[in-house]
Amino acid sequence: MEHNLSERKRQILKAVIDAHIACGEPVGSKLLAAGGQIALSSATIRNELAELTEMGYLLQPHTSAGRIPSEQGYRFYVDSLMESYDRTATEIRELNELLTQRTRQLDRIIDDAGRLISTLTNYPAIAVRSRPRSQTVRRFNLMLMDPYDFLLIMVISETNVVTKTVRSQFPLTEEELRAVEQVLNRVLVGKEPDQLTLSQMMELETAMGRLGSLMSPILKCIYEALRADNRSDLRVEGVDRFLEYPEFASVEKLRSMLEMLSNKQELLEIVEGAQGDDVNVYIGSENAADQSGDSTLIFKTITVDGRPIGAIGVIGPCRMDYSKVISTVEQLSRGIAGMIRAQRMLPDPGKKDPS
Amino acid sequence: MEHNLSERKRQILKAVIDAHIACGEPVGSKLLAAGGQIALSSATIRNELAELTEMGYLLQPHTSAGRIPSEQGYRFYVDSLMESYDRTATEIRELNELLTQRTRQLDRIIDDAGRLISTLTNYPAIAVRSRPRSQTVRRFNLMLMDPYDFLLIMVISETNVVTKTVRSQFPLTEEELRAVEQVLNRVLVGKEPDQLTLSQMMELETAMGRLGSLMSPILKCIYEALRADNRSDLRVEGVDRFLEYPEFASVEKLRSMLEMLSNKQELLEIVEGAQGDDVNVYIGSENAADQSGDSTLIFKTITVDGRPIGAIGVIGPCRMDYSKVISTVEQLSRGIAGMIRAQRMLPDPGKKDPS
DNA sequence: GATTAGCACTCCGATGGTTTGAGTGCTAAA
DNA sequence: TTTAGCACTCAAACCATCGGAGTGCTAATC
Repeated sequence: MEHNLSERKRQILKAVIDAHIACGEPVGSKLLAAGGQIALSSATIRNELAELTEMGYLLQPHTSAGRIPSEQGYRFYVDSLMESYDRTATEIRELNELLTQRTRQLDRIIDDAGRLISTLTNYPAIAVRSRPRSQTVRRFNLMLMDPYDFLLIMVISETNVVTKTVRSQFPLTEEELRAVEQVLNRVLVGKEPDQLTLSQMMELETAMGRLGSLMSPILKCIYEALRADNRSDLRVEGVDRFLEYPEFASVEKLRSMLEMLSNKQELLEIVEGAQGDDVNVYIGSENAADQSGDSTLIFKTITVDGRPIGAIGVIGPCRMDYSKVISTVEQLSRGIAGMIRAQRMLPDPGKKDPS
Repeated sequence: MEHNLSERKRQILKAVIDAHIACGEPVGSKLLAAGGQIALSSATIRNELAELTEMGYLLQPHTSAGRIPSEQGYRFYVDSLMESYDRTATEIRELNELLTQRTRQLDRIIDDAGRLISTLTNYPAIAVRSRPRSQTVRRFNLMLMDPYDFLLIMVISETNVVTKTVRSQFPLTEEELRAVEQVLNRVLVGKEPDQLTLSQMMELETAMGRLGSLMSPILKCIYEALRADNRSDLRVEGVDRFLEYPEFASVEKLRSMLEMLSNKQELLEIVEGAQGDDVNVYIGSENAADQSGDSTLIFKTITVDGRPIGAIGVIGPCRMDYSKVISTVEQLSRGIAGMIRAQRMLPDPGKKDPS
């Protein structure tokens, strides 16, 4: 970080950014002088502004306009200038209410969190549910429903159990099912789909004799349980909030925002690629998903027991209420993680689709 | 429907609407005369246009502009004038490819269908997953994981099995678990949450003696499995496609579209309220979700074995390529239903969230 | 030397008048 | 009944003007 900024420059820079964040307009020397924050004449402030512009912290849309923060300016603000956000009593209450209200719908909690954070911050929000990368079945359990159908229950982790219905072409007895169950538990427990070769599969099938034909649908189910559904999932909430910010009040800007948000793949890569337990802040062109460089992306991974289970965040103009958003994202993701941990509930990474 | 339209008027009306759908501009008499479709001079056409305007089928944005179809005009077009859409060979191939490609991800098929239909029609799409209204557990099954945790498996239907993890405060034996299982199967099978009174619950709890304290978390799980997750779910795909239509090229129009799409509750009500196995077409103000009356909503319920399991549809300008959209929605929803039926796979109406 | 008042300058954006052209309605001729 | 012709209308594009906010620079002041 550049620390060759005089205290006065820092003050002025902060005042400019605060004012710009608040009103969205370029801010001029007169406004700052009148604001009371800075006990200097507009002329002096002008000189400082000129220097800050020179140094790259501020931009001038055109000669006779005020200054707006540059990306570098925002960056410096976020890293060094910003004050921590004082949540109002009402906000704290709301946050808590919303966190506790949701206990019932834990499964959807990340989706809900997206909605929630969009409401709290008034920016469009993203909510990501991460899928675990690679896993194995810890235990198989079969359950006969009727002679032709049985339930294949796969315990993947304490908190992730996938159930599928398998249909047999001939009637099955309880004993036969137990036999299959045993084979599955003996051979397939702890195996990743990649580790299983064709020859092993064929072997398995012949070893089971008459029941061999069950193997193929079962393997398909296992594959699906472990793999196919492991796509991560990104949801966007509250796009319409873009409209509240004049910087997106042109169709062109809106287009680039909407296009960015529909490019879920890229967003996912960014979010899942980000490590660390901090709030990530990508300002302007730092946000690779947005070609236009006019938006800021803020998000935080939700981590439970060291495993990332998802992420929530916010997308808005570069002129974002950073301290509020950062603190909200931070608190909410912690809140969710804590809640999940406390209740020993992990959102289920795979839905069942019995087949 | 009004049938007091001369054949010539019908032709002209159709030509106007076709042209308007194609280009989006108001269409004038000259254009129609030049188009070759109609072998009349512009003056004659003008007279007919004036009459059609008088009758309410066409509108004039201002005195010296061409005509655009009114809602009544579109309605008449959809009901009587429109030709059925001839899908090109390429489109047919794509449709089939996409339908077969997806077999693996059946669980997500409706979400995928939304994306798909948005791509095919080039309009924003909605995808609804309906949740069954009320159901009961058909069978309980408990599975001991370790002395303190067991799996509560609830078979709700052949295709809907919900699994939750329950934690006990004291160690459990296999036999105790069997006992609980028996009680559950005897008392709670076939019971809707509404039918269960507090006194019955207390009775249950005391009847189980030492294991009574398990009842409360178990009941909570049951409630969640049957109820809490029964919300329907609506997804929107491809909002950015609005930008391709000049009628939404103003920020104001975009705002009203985005606001409509974020009001998922209302959309859901409309979609779930619509009965019948036909494609539903709500033109302009017929689409109650859109205050502005500038959009058309087209959707169709996906029905498998008489049960609606979801819906897919499209939202776009009133000037919509009705024949293409209607045929696409129709085909795709049938395709999906057929696929689900064929594979005996019903998307799971409830995800598990082990607790 | 730092700060401030004053002033000329720049440039965006709003305002308003003019022009252009597409499309109309009407009338008169075919 | 259809068509050609013409005067009329009105939105949209164009353009020139003007005001004002904000600047940079200079000279005066603390």
